[in-house]
Amino acid sequence: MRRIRKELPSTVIRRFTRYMSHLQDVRDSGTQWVSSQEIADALGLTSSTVRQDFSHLDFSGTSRRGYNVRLVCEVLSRILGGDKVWKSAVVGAGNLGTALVLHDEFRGQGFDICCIFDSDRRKVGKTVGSLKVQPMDKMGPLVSTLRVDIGVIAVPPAVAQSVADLLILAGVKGLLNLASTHITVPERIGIAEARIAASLQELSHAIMMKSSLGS
Amino acid sequence: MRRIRKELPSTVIRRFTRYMSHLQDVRDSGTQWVSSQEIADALGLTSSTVRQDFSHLDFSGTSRRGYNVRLVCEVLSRILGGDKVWKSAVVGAGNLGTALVLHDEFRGQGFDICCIFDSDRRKVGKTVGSLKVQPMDKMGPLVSTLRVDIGVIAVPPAVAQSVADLLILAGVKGLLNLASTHITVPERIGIAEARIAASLQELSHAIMMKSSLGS
DNA sequence: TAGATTGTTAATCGATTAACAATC
DNA sequence: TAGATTGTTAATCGATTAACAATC
Repeated sequence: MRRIRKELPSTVIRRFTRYMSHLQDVRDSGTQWVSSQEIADALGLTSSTVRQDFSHLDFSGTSRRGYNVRLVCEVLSRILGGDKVWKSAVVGAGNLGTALVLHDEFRGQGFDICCIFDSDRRKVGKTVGSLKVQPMDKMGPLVSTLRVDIGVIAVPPAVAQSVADLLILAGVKGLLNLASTHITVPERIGIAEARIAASLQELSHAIMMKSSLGS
Repeated sequence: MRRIRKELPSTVIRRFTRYMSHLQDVRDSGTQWVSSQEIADALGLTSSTVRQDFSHLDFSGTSRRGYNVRLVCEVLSRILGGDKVWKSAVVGAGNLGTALVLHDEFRGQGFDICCIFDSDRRKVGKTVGSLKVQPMDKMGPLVSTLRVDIGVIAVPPAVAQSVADLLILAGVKGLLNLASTHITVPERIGIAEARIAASLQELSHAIMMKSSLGS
């Protein structure tokens, strides 16, 4: 159980998630060795970037053969917390929050969603998968007593920051922000974002550029 | 209607989406002027970055007052395609695909989701919002005849690339990839990604780092 | 062995920040 | 006017790519 020596750039971490997803597929297809060039081709990178990224990790490749797929998967998984189970709470029982709770993939990846909250009286008490939607005033106490690690913010932008503050107060270690607004957190709290609306806007811009530059 | 002169770095475009979301809030709060420093503070950036980013845009600020909020919103909105309506098709009627169709926010932002497809016989014919789930073999024809602009990929990783290929063949101009796998597209096709599972892994890593570095 | 591929250093490229003259 | 803030240039910082000796 080796400790990570230095903080890794977030660009590298982001690629780690992509390597992992790809290499799990490669592994499941029965392939045992893969070269940096093959990985690069599959993911639209250069082999240099792949080797540079892997140099941050705790293993070596083999000349003329490349990397042991199974080994890389293990190391990447560990660095991305694949061996941990994070208790998670979803705040906001709208379409997105509900979808997350119902989505099994996350549980399989070590995210144990154990409660969901909403401020809307009409939603409180409803069943989502195996959970009952809880009222907001239960959030602080429940998150504290269950020792929830991760808060998932799936509420309207206007209340995202205050929900974040309450979750942090209740003791979560990190937040996943799905709201389209920026959330400020203390240094000690982890944060990641996944904003579909923003991605759609980026796409919209990309399409306009392509068609205006188009041959 | 001014044309954009040069391709903008994707880092800048990504921040544009954040400026826009923030400045819309500021505008709706009734504030008329905002300085680069205020924007930077709200979004965790430096004022230098904000001014540098805005220098790519088609307007000027005013000494001693800053930027006209309403004007910046308009310019940003246009550059992100806010004045366009994109016909969109969702592929995959699982939790996530269904949530997208039901989510009104996207329609309000100019994304007109006009059809949803799934390969699962049991899901075909079901109603999602105002749409009926269509079988996969209708996808090509429907996307073509409706002249769908954007394909949203909300299918399992294993079939994501082949769905992408079919959508491109049917004439979409861009793809939003929600699957955890990499998708390769021709140069002329726009692509954006929003991968919640990857964000969760990044968060997981961040939390581990914070706690191991912890005071 | 010959040749392919790693690991790593150095070079390049791009993005962020600092600094400051211009301006209102 | 004095002073705050922009717009832009130059400096710094960081990330990607190229190159190549080491290695199997």
